[in-house]
Amino acid sequence: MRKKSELQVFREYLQKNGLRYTKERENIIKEIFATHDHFDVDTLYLTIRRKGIHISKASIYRLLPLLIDAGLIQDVFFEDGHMHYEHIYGHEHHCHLRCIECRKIEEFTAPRLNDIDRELEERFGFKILDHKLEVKGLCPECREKIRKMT
Amino acid sequence: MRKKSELQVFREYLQKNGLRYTKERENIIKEIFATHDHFDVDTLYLTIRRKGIHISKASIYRLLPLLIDAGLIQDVFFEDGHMHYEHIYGHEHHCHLRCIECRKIEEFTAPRLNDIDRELEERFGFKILDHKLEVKGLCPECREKIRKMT
DNA sequence: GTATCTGCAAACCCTTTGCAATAAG
DNA sequence: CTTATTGCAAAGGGTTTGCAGATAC
Repeated sequence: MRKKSELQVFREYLQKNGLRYTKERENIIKEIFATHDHFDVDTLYLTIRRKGIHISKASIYRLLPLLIDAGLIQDVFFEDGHMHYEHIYGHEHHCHLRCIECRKIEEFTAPRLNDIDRELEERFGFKILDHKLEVKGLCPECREKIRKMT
Repeated sequence: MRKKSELQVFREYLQKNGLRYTKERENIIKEIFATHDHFDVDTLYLTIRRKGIHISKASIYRLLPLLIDAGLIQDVFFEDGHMHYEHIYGHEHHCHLRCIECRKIEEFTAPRLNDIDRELEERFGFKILDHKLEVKGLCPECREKIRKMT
């Protein structure tokens, strides 16, 4: 059976909440899902604008909470003074490995985290809803670059 | 052998970098290490002020990067529009389990993460420098509260 | 003495919001 | 028709910065 498109999912979300489907929202969502990359509001805004599509930043800022609530995107980390997001609908849950030098990001899955979640539920009595593992380091290239410098 | 105090560590850090030890910096650091709790700039500022000590927020903002660089504190998460920190000097590396309802925080250690780090080094060729696991969920009390409501 | 540090206030930047016009359902 | 959504511009709130005076070394 074919997976629902993100736009379909979003339409259903809107309907269920008495909200409306607009050209602006469609354009923003299409752009978010057009690339695999993470994004931030400013680059998303500029990318859309450069295509000649008129959009205001306010509309993006107003849309993001809806997309998060609908389970289509999530925020990944706060850096350089602003939040960074990624679309998650249709993706396997994954974690991020980031190079602190060149900022390259590798994604990986860590099944072990589920074991940790279960242990935490047992130990603290929490109901675990989400986990986020963020690993930082030096990628092979930057590692080499730094090795040569010293 | 006795562990160096955080102030000693900081003095050495300053010396090594041609920076100066001031009453203001001392007061801020003492307050940071006075409690086990996490902190944010605003509450730290108010706490110090309430003790009758005159400090400006600018001095706190200027000090934090030094403390991070010296390995005395780290930022833990961005929430409610601002960063939250904790002192790490003299503490075992730990992760955070947070209740999304009441915001309570439990700390835990996860030795398994070191295995993940090793796997990542092998798989991606990165030099791993740090990892941060943040788990969110409902604490026993909030879980119960919500169960009763529905 | 010289360079760093301080407080203050202004500047900055990301994000949110009030408003009047527009558009979805 | 009614209510949600839009763009704009202004406001908000955390953080940074320029500056002149104070202070560590």
